[in-house]
Parts: sequence; C-alpha cells; structure tokens
Amino acid sequence: MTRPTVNDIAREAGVSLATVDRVLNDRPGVRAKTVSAVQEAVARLGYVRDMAAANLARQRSYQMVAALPDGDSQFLAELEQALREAGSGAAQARVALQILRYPAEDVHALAAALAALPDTTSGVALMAPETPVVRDALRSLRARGIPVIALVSDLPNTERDHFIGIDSRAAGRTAAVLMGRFCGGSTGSILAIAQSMHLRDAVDRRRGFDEVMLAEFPGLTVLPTLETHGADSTLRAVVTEALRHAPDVRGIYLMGAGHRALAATLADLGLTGRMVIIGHELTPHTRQALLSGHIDAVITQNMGHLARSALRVLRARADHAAIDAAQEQLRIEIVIRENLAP
Amino acid sequence: MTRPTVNDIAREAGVSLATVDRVLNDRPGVRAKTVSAVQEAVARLGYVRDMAAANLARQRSYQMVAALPDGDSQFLAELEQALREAGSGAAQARVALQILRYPAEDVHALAAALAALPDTTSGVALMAPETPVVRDALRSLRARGIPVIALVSDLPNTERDHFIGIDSRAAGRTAAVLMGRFCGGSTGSILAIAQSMHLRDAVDRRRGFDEVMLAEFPGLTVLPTLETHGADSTLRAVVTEALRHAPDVRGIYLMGAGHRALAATLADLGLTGRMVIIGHELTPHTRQALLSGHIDAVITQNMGHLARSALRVLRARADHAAIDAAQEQLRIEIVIRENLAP
DNA sequence: TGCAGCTTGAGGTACGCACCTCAAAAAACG
DNA sequence: CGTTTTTTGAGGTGCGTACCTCAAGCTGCA
Repeated sequence: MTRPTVNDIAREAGVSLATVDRVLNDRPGVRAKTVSAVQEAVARLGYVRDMAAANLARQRSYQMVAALPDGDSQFLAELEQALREAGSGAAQARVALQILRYPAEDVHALAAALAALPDTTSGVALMAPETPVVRDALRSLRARGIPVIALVSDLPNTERDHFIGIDSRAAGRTAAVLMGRFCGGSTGSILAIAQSMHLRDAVDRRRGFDEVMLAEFPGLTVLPTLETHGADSTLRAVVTEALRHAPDVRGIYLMGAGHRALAATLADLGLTGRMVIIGHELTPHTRQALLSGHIDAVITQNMGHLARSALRVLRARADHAAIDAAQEQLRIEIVIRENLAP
Repeated sequence: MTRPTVNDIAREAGVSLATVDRVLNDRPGVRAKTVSAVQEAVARLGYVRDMAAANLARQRSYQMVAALPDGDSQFLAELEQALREAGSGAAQARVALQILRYPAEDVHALAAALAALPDTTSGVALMAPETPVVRDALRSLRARGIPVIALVSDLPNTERDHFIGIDSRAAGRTAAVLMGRFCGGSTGSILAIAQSMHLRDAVDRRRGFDEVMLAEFPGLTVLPTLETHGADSTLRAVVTEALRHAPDVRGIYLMGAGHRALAATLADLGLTGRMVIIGHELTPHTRQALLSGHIDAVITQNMGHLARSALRVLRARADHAAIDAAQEQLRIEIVIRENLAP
C-alpha cells in the first residue's frame, strides 16, 4: 500500500541496505549479479526514490545559472523578472538561481563568464546568439558535466540538452493567419519590421509569415523587412519612408520592440486605427497597446511558464530524472484585448 | 548564507527547540510573549519551513479527491486524463488523487459521495452545477475542515475556497471578436449552438459573445441559441432547420461539443468551408477539425495546467501556505491551426 | 595453502523537521 | 507563604535517504 523504501528493496533482494545503497547510487564494489538482483527488486516493487528525502540527506542544493543578454528591452526585463520569481519560488526546493547578464554584442564576455562558473554548477539556461564562440563555450560546459538548455532562441541541437521556447516559424505563421484574416480579404501590402535580421528568431518568424501570406493570402504583399536596430528614431524614419512609397499598406507586422514608437509615428501620420497591427511578446507596452486598440493581436509565450519550465528541466537533468515533454511544451499564445489576463 | 533551521530560530529567540516547535505548529502551552519572541526571530532570520523535511517527518500524505460528472464527452475525458496525470506526477510529493465520477444529472449522488469522504481527505476539487444540494454539500465539507475548489465552472464564492478555470464571459467575448473579424466586415447572421443553457458556463459565454457582437459588429446578428442536449441528431435537426430559415448565416459559434456532427451536417448541406466556425475546448475532435479546416478557431483552457493548478492549490490550502495567484491564473487560449501544439 | 583483493553486512551519523515524554522552572493563585 | 497551574527545557525517536567506516566473508591466484 505505502511506497516501498530502500529497506523493502534490501529485504526483497536479500541483500543489505548498504548494498542497495551502493547500487542505487552507482557506487563501486558490487558484483554484477548482485546489481541486477537489486534492480529486479526495484522493478518488482516499483520503488521510486523519495527525492525529498534524498535531497535532504544529500544536503544537495542546485546552483542554477541563467545567462541573458544585456539591454533594456522590456522583453528581457520580463524574462529576467520571471526567472527571478521562478528562482525564489524554487528556493524551497533547494535551487538557487543566479542571473547573469552579459553585454549583448560580446559573446566572448559570455564565454568567459560561462568558463568561470564553478564545477558545482548544476545547470545553465542560456539565451544567446548562435555563434562559434557560444558553441564552443557550450561544448566545454557540457564536457564538464554541466547541463545546458537554450532559452527563447534555440541553439544547435547537439550543443544543448534542451530547448525551452516556442517555434518561431510557427509563431510567424500564426501571425500571418491573423494578419490575413483581420485584413478581411482586401488587397494591399504589409509592412514587416524587425530590430535586426541577424537574430535567428526574426528570420524564422519572417519565414513562417511569408509562407502563409504567399500561400493563403495572395492579395496581400509583404514588403521587405525594415530593420530598426532597436532605435525609435530609425523606426520612425523607415516607417514614414515606407508608407510614403506604399500608400496601400493594410497591416504592419512588428516582429520586435518599438510599439510605442510605431504608435506615435502612425498618430503623426494620421493613420491611427487605419491598419491591422500584429506584434510579438506581451510586455507592458504591448499590453497597453492592446488595451488602447493600437495593436490588434500579439503573439507571445508565457514568461512565467518559460522560467518555471527552465528550472524544472534543469533540475530534472541534474537529477537524471525524466522530463514530462508535454508539460514543458510552450504554447504559442495569441493575445487580443478580450483574452488579456487582468 | 545557508537557510536558517529551527535550531537557528531557537538560538536567536533564546528559547529551546521544543518551544520553537510549539510555536511553529500552533501547539498550546506557550506564553504570548514567548510566541512573539519566536515569531520575531523567524522574521529576523527569514526562516521558511522546509516543507519537504516537514512532510517527511510528519509522514503526511495528501488525500485529494476530484469529482467530475459522468458522461462520455471528450472534454471530460481529457480533464480526467489530465487530472490522472497530474496526480501520478504529484505522487512523489506524497499526494494521492482519487477521481470520482458522479452521474451527471444526479446531484444527490454527488452529495452523498462527498459526505462519505473520510475526514482525512485533504482537499476536494469539484466540477458541478450550481444547485442548492451542491451548495449544502460544499458547506458541510468545509465545516469538516476540508478545502474545496471549483473546477472549470465556478461555484458561488462563499462556498468554495478557490476557482480554477477561465472566465467564461471573457471567453465568449474573445470568441466574438474572432468571429466578427474573421467574417471580415460582411453582414449577416450568426448561429449560436450550446448543449444546454442550464449550465452556467454556456450562459456566461453567450452573454460575453453578445456583448461584443452588439457593440463592435453591428452588421452581424446573433440568432437565439440552439440547444442540442448533447445529441448529434438534435444538432443536425436544429442546424438544418435554422439554416433553412436564415440563409444569410455567416458564422457558427459552437459553445459545446458536437463538432463532428456539425461538420457532417454542413457537408450534407453543401456548406463546408462557407462559414466561419468557432468552437470551445481543444479535444481530439476539435483538434482534428482545426487541422482539416472545418473550424477556424477554438477557445480553450489548458487541461494540464488546470489539473496541476488544482493540485497545487489544494496542497497549498492543506498546508495553509500562500497561493501564487499569477501562476494559478488560467489563460483563455486562442487556438488556430497554425499555433496548434504538435 | 595462504594471502591479497574484491564484495558484502552491520552499524553509525546526518539532513530538517514533527511529535512525544518527563522533569524542572516559572508564574499565578489563594 | 505554599500550592497549583502554566510554561519551558532537555532529550529521544522516527521519516527516507546518503555516505562513511570497519570487519567479515568470499573469490581467485600463486
């Protein structure tokens, strides 16, 4: 009835508690035959280690690290905040999360910081661009036995243990469907704006967006991506310029930050409310824009889920435990004013 | 550096370990002055009880119960499945979840089952209609010190400790916005179909739907709700009849089950793909319908989150611990083909 | 046969906490 | 003041596991 304990295993296998312990914890000095006897007893009784008690005894604490690029984007601020909360929430589970911000453009600084992590680190969650330097840093981390998961933006499969985030291409496709349908069958062109097309995410989003627009909404033409490089003034300039050349713009797909600048620019041009606007990532700005009607929809991922999922996966990795893939699957969320959480 | 333990509290407060224990566990025989001395020490050191160790010592196990109406709807099957998985996932945290199915129409049977629960039950999650019998049963449960949370469909505030589910009215509003925008500014009428308008959820959804349709899409008229009572044949009959009388139907809002029957009916009438269809609850049927293009969007809540949230909240109630409201807030999810999880 | 080396058992300590008992100290009371 | 009552301390045991030591048993090999 009650859960079997190590003592039950010992009795069932006809060995001593010490031997069971040696087997369960991969300690040497046990004959292969005895090992399998114990393992059979474990299987027979359906024993599962009581992690709470084990961690208590082990005096183990998980030293997790999350590394994010620096920068004052609201998205990163939200992510950091979510990680921080997940970290303090998990404190009772003996996990301590340290958040590391590295200079956004300086992957060498990131690599150095990762190399400086103590061997006692039990896991690293990383949001970083996909460069050779980063790849090497990850490989070296993993060689040291430290699991690494990619956050938000995926890294090459072989270099990380897990990816936590949404499929950017599917997110782009989702944005396209909403854009197409919200435009209601009319013809015209669509403006796509990104911070930079050097980031993998932006490229994937754009790719997904184009796929669907081409296939399902042939009446709408997506113009070449405008890059803002994170500067509001640049956004204003390129949008103004683009709208001058293409007066038939029916919608704007804003793939990165800049919603306030965009709203201001459209207001100045007297175009507020005249086109469908779809953005990414729910932040205070986009939330406000949804409420005020400046944006029609936002495609996002839940930062809280992402952060908690990251910690869970890292813990599971550290414990060599299984991961519930379904639970860790992040959804591509569609947010409009009506389903905005209060 | 490390977390303070009860011993640290004892030293800090200048009392013995036994006294700290008495205070922490609300045991009698401690002077008010001493109690506050201990509490101050707790606050000063930022002590938080190690729940894992506490439960280990207490030999505590949580006996949770989830009661759902009987019936073969996919939604209920998914919910039960999700609860079952959440339960086995939480088994390592010493919670055992028993799932109780009661005859859908028989609230007396439900009341009897609830009354028969042992006093050792640590919490009940309940999906039930809002009737006096249910209300009394809940009141009596809570009088016995057993926390009760409402699942999916809320119960009157005073009778339950918590509600886990989405705001049905907001869900209806969300459906309306999608319906209106997907119809693309055209005029006509909208069919609304429910299993029964006796369920609180359906009424709320309809209310939210109407609010938005009236205010934002005056060109679209929502016809009176058709009730199917869960029978495919009824659905077919009422839909066929309704479409005969109203040839200008532009969209269908299916608030409950019946997607297969609806698809078949429309196919027979040669209307497949001719109108916007919006449904509720992601199930194998609606998922299939999204993939095949028979439905345009589904408004849903994540069963996995719901189930896990229910267990978390029940546990927190049992432990008299705080609840992270933000984490337990279920989202109204919008699902279209493009953001359907694989 | 004897000895080294491997394997196993027995038992202890610790983790942080709950819960129990008994005696001693302190406070309240008449 | 003595007596009763309340409050407190000291200490123990156990939860399920990890990890350590030491001695005893077993194995194979020269």
